[in-house]
Amino acid sequence: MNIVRVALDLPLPRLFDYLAPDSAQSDIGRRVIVPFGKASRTGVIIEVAAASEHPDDKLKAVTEILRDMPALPPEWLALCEFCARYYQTPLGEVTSFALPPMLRRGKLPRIRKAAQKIAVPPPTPLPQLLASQQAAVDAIVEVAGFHTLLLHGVTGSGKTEVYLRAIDAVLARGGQALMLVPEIALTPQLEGRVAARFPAAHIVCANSGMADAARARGFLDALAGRADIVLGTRLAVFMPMPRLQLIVVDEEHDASFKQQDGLRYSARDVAVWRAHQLSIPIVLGSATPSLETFHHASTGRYKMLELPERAVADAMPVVRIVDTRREKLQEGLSAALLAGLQQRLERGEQSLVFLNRRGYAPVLACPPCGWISRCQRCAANLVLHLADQRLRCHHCGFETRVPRACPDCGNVDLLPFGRGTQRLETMLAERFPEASVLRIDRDSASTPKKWQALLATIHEGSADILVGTQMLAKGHDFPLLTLVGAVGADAALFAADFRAPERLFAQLMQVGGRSGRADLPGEVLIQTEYPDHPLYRALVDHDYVRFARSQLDERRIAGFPPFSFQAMLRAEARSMEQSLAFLAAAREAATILPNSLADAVTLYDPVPMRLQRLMTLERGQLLVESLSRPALQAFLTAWMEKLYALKMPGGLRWHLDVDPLEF
DNA sequence: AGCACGCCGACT
DNA sequence: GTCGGCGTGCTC
Repeated sequence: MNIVRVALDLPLPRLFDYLAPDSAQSDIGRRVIVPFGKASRTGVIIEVAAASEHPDDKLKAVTEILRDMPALPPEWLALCEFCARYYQTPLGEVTSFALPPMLRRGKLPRIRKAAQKIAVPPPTPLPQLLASQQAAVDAIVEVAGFHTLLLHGVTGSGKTEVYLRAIDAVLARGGQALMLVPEIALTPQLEGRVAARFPAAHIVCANSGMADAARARGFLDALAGRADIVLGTRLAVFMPMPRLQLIVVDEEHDASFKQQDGLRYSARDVAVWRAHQLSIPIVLGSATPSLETFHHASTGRYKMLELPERAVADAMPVVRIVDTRREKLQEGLSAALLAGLQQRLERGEQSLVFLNRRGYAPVLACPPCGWISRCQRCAANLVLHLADQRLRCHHCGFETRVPRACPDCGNVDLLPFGRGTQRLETMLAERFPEASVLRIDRDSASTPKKWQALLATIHEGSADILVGTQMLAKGHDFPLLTLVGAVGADAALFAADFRAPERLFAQLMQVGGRSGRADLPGEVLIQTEYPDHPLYRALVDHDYVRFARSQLDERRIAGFPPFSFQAMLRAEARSMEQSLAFLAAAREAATILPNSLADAVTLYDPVPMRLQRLMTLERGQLLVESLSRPALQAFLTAWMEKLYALKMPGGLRWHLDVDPLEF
């Protein structure tokens, strides 16, 4: 009696057995349609067995085994099984997530018309490599088997050229290469460059912005081995690639490699596991590696490859600290920064003022009575957007018109407090009436089309002063930009999140690296009330390593990652009491586990999350920590079983986040 | 997650 | 006397 064991997209940590008389071992990895309850579902066959542990009379027969595409290979299933285990997620949810939506639903894309042969352009001469680049390429190419290499190179040091040479070597050997980048916005740009470099190669993109059919076709091309190079965002780490020989993770420190909902995986970490599974090299590239990665490189577990100098500009930008303690600022800008802007204006060069806060002001207030603009659904302030006269919650999207008068006392003199990009834009436009001021944030670049238009404006040089958020920090070259001013950075210095300094350093390094990439020298001005802070001093010296070491020392003393391993249990419910009560019960449930499991972990007290209420739900969290990753894993596996069995009040939802980034 | 069953309150 | 609230339990 043939039985197939099927992974279904359900929040249940087990497989479901079905009768399948015509099944064979070769059906492992095939999609299958099965009756489930009174509905029909599509799943993936994980095992084919002779018998089931489930009572035979309760078994239903499969509706259909889909044999219209190649079965998903064992390595792909093993990758999903690893994610299911490591992130404590049911296997069916993982396989479902890892498949493109169309294939997940049991459908196939229409056959594409034969790809028209593009005339191969004459090869352009390759750029001359710096010695450090050549050394990095050699080191990657000569790796046999699994090895993680950290390519540490400042902005403009030519990391991409190193990736391309390494990929070239892989293609020459008949292998496939996988390259992950943080953001969708960066893939078209990169695709152009890769396509120009490898005109004969079949390149496939994978990101969540693609049309269903295109994404499914790309998946099938990769699975069949037709694709030579796969480029994509974090979800591309799940692309099946039978001849995969190299993985590249660009900007590996970027937080967007960690998914923040559903399957909370880190594409970078999964990629490292995958490279290990396949015994192939993986390159992690960054100017500011995550401290986890840097730590591994320092201990010799990863191989460090350094690109110390810029390949495309003569010198690094000069970074200067502007001490604002003694100065009366004009709308938040120092005399030094204003003078710098004036000077660039006179020279016909571009400037950028970086402020990582959009809107006009973070809050609107009524000083006489104490009213402030608060979101009804979240524990957060409504941000004033003067441009369209709205108050907006940046967490849940709630918005209203700006009130004419205070809703509590009727006072008409409401005051904006604090500063956002809109306010800076307004101020700069008044202060430099002859200049063209351009604001770039999620409000002004809300669609890809608008974003492209803004980029075009910047490139043709008709914008003099850019005001923008972190959107500007990533990936784009601005040839005319010679001055970057960072405003309001101090807020991140003393944030409660222990990763805040790491993020701030990376962000300032990245945004500073936008300046002076052509033959014009760049300058970075950082306004701060803490001019002697080691983070800023390290930026002045362009000394990532010193910063990273000091941060690692602090983490070691505090027992934070990478010196410990964490998981976060989060709960949300109508009331905070319910959320915390669930977490307390979860903590209690851990005490009935064997001491061998529980002794190796620390469970902290349940506490409200920092953004306590979101969309009217009250949220709490419980941190679990261990000095050993295997011990944490073993504990979580046993604990999750208890958690599934806990009784929950209606409306309560919970999830576990392994290796959480946000606190 | 869905979807059933099931036992208590306010409506035609 | 029924409609429907969501607590509990099950899905191969």
